[in-house]
Amino acid sequence: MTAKRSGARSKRPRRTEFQPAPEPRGEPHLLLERPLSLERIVATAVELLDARGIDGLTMRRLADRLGSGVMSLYWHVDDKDGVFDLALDSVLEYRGSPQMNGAEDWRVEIVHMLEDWRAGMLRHPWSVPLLSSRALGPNILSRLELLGRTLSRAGVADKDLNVAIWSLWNYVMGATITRTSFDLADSDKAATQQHHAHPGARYPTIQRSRLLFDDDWVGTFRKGLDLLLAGLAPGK
Amino acid sequence: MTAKRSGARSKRPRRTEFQPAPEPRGEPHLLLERPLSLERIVATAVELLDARGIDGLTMRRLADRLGSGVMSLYWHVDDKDGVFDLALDSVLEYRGSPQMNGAEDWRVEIVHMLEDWRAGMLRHPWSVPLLSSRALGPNILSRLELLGRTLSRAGVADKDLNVAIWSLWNYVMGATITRTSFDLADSDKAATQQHHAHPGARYPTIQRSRLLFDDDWVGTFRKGLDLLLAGLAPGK
DNA sequence: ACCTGAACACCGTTCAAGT
DNA sequence: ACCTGAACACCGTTCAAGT
Repeated sequence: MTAKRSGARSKRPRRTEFQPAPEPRGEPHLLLERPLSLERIVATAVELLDARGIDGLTMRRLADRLGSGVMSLYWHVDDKDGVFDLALDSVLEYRGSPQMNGAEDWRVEIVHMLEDWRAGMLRHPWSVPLLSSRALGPNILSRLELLGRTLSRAGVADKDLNVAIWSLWNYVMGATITRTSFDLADSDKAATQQHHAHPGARYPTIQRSRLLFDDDWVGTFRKGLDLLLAGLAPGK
Repeated sequence: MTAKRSGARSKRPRRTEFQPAPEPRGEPHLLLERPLSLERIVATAVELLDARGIDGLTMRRLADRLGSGVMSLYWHVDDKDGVFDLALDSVLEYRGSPQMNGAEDWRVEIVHMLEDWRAGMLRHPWSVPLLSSRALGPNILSRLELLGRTLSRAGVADKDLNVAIWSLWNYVMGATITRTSFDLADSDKAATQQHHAHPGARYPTIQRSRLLFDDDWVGTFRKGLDLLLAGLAPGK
């Protein structure tokens, strides 16, 4: 409802599709020069998002950085929403060890994939809220595909496959969400702890366990993941 | 970075704190009449968000619905961000069976809490992206507290408590995210399936398992949850 | 095929002021 | 203590036009 999809083909043939896009001219990846292109736009959008967050991305600002007029962008792109979709997907590409070594423990393989997925999102924290309000781009689908394939090869029965995929996926998404909302909240996390610390403590259990101060993100992440993997394990 | 927190006390004593707020005049809950109040503002913001999504909430639109000038809002509220924070937290309150029956199976208790949590978010889908970009309000903290207390009472050792809480929490958050992004994506989900269906199918595993068409959300949710709970179980 | 500026209908928020 | 309008510095996008 909120997110306008770019699905509805518009009259003009905008180069909005997720595709390799023909290598332009001579120099391969010099993003800094003149002619506007989908790649330059997307790359610059990512820069802007990294630098100033979701609200920092503005069509005018984007055009400025690119040295073009605002309206030029609209030839390459449908929408501001289109820019978001493209930027999001571009940042979520999986450049994994190509197939790992095959023979390796599937558990290692999966943990690696999921940690990379999590790390990718954390590198661009704006991706997390975007992810929860837009459709899945091709890079996300690829990751799901790879996850499914690996689980399947590891012996998970077809009838259990969806639960397995979603459980792991959901866990990673949730862990990442939790992590990012903590990053933004560091200051009033402290406030919460102090404010309600003494007498009528409102959150005694949480305070006792120092839940909000448990900084061992990767450790906690791994432990929960192991729990899940243990449940999913086919052989043992 | 994106979210300005309302933490920094401003000069004027805005009634922005999360508090019961003194019952105003005679009629208790008739939200429709004249005088502006934090409660009316928040309730109307929620209406607006439900009706028109995140981008639909506008200070001017909000003021319109309330029959006041835009700037009047700013006496009660710091910011537009403040409105978001308040609306979010207000929608996440836990009205659970008050303590359940105590004697009951802790598993039932926890599943109930988590399903309620998930349902609450799904009732107001805009809450999900907001949740991933703002700090935790008191109602969220209360839910974490309750979850922790229940697990603790069920026999989870203190040293395992944080992992237990976060695993469950993350799982629920992730499941909800996944669910909402599918709701928005129904159309091009179909497109994906068809578009790449035949020859060079890009996502064979996903297609074989019909992952994107697995509509049994509650079933899948429960199964993954059971997996986790099995891993966390103290006694058995 | 690609880019542009002017114009429109919106935004959030400051400020100085009213009661 | 509560509410207001005018004004400012922005937005995204349509349109008609240029090359």
